[in-house]
Amino acid sequence: MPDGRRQVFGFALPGDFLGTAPSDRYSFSADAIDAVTVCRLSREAFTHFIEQRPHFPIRINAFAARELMLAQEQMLLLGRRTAEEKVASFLIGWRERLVQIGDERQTITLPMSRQDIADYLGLTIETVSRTLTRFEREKMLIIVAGGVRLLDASRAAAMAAA
Amino acid sequence: MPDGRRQVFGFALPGDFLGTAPSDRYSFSADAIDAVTVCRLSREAFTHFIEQRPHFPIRINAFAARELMLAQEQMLLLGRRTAEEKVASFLIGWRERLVQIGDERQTITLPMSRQDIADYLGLTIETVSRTLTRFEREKMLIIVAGGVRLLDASRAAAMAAA
DNA sequence: CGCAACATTGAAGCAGATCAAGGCATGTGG
DNA sequence: CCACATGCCTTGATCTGCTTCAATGTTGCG
Repeated sequence: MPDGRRQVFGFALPGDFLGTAPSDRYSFSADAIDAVTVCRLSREAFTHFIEQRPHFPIRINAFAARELMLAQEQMLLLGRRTAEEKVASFLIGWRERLVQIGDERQTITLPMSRQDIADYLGLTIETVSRTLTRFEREKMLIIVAGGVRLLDASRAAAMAAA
Repeated sequence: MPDGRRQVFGFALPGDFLGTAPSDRYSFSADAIDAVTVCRLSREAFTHFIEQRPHFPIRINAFAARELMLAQEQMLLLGRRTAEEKVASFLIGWRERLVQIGDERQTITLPMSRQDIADYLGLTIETVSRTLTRFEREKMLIIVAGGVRLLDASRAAAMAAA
């Protein structure tokens, strides 16, 4: 937003598909927080690509439905959850995605900054930091360089589900 | 949510398409707030319907992209806007949709309850009520039975855009 | 009328924001 | 290799916008 307020919609991992803004008057951008390799596709090329494959439409539809479902979960998160629930949700969700791409390490790596996390959760950087520190005090996790290590994953999951 | 917290994702108007939950473990429902006529379609029938029409995929894709864009705007609203901005945004957005379906009356009808509006904006019913009352005190609008009448639409639009 | 559902209003409380200092790495030039 | 800057992150104190709690008002309907 003009005044600096920002909403982060998501964090992409290898293999993810990022759709761009379909309208002109819509400001939406992607920033790299790490080294990135991308495969870029113009809208026309994408449309053409779809037309070539008769079986694709259903998969596209399923994909879109999934995206929309995630978006709705995020709306619930932003609108109705506490800071504690937001941070726990984020950690659990992010860990799940890391596992899906094959990162099974105990430590959850957090390559994004606290500011990025805050803007993703609709919080301030201070609240994110304080919440993580509290989780650490309560022995739910340990904050390490570049990430956190979950000690009590079930408690975190319970917070996230709530 | 189990504890009664609720997130309203949107208000449908005549002609709108409502996609349902693609997954099982996902609770999402639609409530009628008024007399309703629906055309219901099973997922299989829908898939079949798409397959019959070679030109549909592109339109589906465009539709999904639009939905996703709206969802992202809503995330920005929920995560980063004040109560005042939320209510103003809602009024302006709702009016725009009413106009699109041909309702050009000066009074913006609000068939949904304050609770519904609150759950849509991530606020409490009291905050919605107070904000509307304040708007009325500030001569931005008049609260009437079943809706509001905008007196200073440009001011409302400015708040919504912010 | 009298009840029930919804809306408004007021007072008090609190979760999270804001303001303000430090810490703690990493880098850089002398 | 040290002085110093820079970019996060953490921590503390204070503030405030929204929530919560508690009445009260309003509307519609059997």
